[in-house]
Amino acid sequence: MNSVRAAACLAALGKPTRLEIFRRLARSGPDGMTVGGVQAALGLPGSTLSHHLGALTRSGLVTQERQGREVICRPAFPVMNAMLDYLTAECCADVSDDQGDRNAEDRANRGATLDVVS
Amino acid sequence: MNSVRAAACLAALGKPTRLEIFRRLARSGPDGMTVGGVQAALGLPGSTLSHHLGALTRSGLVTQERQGREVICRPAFPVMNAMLDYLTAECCADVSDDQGDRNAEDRANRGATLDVVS
DNA sequence: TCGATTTTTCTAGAAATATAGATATATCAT
DNA sequence: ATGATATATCTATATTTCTAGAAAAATCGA
Repeated sequence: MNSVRAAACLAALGKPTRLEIFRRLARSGPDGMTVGGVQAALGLPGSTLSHHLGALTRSGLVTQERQGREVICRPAFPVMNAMLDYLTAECCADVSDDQGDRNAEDRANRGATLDVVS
Repeated sequence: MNSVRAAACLAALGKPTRLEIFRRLARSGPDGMTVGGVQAALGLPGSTLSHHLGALTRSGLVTQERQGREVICRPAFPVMNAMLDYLTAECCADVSDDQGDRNAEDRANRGATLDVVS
């Protein structure tokens, strides 16, 4: 993860509609949801939803897999986790001093939690 | 924190230029930096920088305090922390099941770490 | 093959955003 | 007061983004 990729992920989540879409996918767990399932849950026009899912997928935060005529969308927890790690490491404390990595424990804990889930 | 405010913070960080600005401020620690200091560090035109700092300030992620003719910019760690907590709680795991809040420990740990810093 | 279902692509208009030069404002030092 | 410094606002342009209807493409069942 670098600042450009992190910014791309942040931008992908930076609209209420897309944040809600990702939230739904996260709640759906590793099985994911079909595009139609998201559409039924949020009531968006198909073309609008496809546009937003495309943005999330291009950022890497969502993966899509075709199954027959449906498309399964899944949250990419490792990418989300990498973005949160980047923010925690680079944007959450004065990391220019010599007092050691005070975020290491946080990262390890969250990573472990997410690994179980994803 | 709610999804609309979280999306506003995410959008504020969702451009490489602004993420770099915030990263600089975070590294500056609680003392913050002047606008001119950020400008010297990143080499942006004044009007462009002012525009981006305004976006960060409106999102709540940065606070500004006038001191003489300079303006001190500081990262608002509690807001950043609230945004990370929101993402961890709402977008990082299947929170629809009954297995309890598996993210509580993460949130508590990161919060404690950041409280020391901010 | 034909019709239904699912999703994407095409298209267009509106709205928001990024960039940056020029100008204005506020403050300080002399 | 005057000039210098720091920052914000004004203005304009270019670009991106959002929204959604219409059409197309892919797949399935009969």
